[in-house]
Amino acid sequence: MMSEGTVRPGGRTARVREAVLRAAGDLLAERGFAGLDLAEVAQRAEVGKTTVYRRWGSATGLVADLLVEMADSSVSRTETGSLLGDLRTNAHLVRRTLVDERQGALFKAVIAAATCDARTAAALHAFYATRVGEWAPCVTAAIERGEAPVGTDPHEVIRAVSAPLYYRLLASGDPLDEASAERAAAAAEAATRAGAFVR
Amino acid sequence: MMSEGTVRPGGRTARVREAVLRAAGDLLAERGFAGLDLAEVAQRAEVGKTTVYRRWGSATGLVADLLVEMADSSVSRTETGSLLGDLRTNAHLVRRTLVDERQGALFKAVIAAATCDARTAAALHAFYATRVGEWAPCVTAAIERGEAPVGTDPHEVIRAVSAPLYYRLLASGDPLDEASAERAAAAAEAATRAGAFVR
DNA sequence: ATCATAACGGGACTCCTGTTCCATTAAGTC
DNA sequence: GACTTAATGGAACAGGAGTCCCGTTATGAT
Repeated sequence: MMSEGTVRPGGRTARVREAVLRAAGDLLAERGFAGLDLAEVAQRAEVGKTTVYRRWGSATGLVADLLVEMADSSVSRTETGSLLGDLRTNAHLVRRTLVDERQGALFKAVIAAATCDARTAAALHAFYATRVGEWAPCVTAAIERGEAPVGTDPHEVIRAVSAPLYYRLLASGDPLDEASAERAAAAAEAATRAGAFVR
Repeated sequence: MMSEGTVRPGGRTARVREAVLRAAGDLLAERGFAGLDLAEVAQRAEVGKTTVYRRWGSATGLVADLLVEMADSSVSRTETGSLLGDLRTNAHLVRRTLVDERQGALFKAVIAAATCDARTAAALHAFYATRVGEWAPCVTAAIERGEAPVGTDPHEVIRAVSAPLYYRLLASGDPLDEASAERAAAAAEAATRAGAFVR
């Protein structure tokens, strides 16, 4: 994790952070969390090994900072006008991310790192809170349109779309094909209409 | 992973395997995958360090063998007579497992290990295929009773129950309270009735 | 009971991760 | 542009993970 009181954040410090996080992301995507060697990160980032150890301390610390960076980079979101349409868009977006060679491996690695360290876990949870929060409004709108019962928890609906896809990625290993994204969206929508997510 | 052609599996070899897997499980639950030190495993199992390295080779190899052991130990399953009842039983069983101090940490660690190694991932997938397969019959029975549409994929229904719970454990960090298990079962049942899991 | 050898155990050895020390570079200030 | 010092980089160092060698133990076969 970055130290809090950085006195000289400009110029070089920022460049070093960018280069190191980029190298760390590449390496995580290529070899997974167990294969994250800080010395190699330093070499790829063309930065002194000492710098990496001093600023981030450990592999989990580096991943935690990477997650802060990932949470900051927001993606734009479109509205289709129907709950099912929005959930399908979300499901396919998540699926494409997880299927992507680099992104999918990166997510796996980051989640693995979070299971090993409390701080990294906190950063991961914050990341997902941000992402889920970005999509929640489309459920709120659906409630207002009468497509979902009053009292439905918007966050729970969004999580319900992602959950089956992550389960496949991390646990069961079943293929993350387009049909799985369609089912995830359809199931979440059906459960929502049935009131399964009413608080 | 165990070497295939074991010529003398009896007596000592079996005792060593049992002691090592037990120690590995304990250590994984206590410190997570990143903290799995094979030398310490050997010490706790009162076994030579060389033996652990020779037979399992690496941390991921050890976890893979542990997963084989976990898949072999089956849990009995009761039938309540209704789809929702069976799914609720399943959801609460999974929740209790993941919330349990030792078991929950162990599952996290095992999943982390699987993201780092193809063989370990294969063992994990086999483990879940076994577990899901054990519960699928209750969905088949529900279809025969007319509680679910013909053509519903039983495996998909069972996975849909677990998925939100694992998502909370690994990604979002939201609490795994009893309400979350209820919602998981209710959502899966509603989606099933709506035909979201028809092939 | 005897034998061949699979499997284990201890200790030495190697290599690599992570730390420490100090010289060098450049950010921020005047 | 000169100055202070935060931040970086290189090199030497220490500690531990993983390997190798070879003697010892105990399994399974006769």
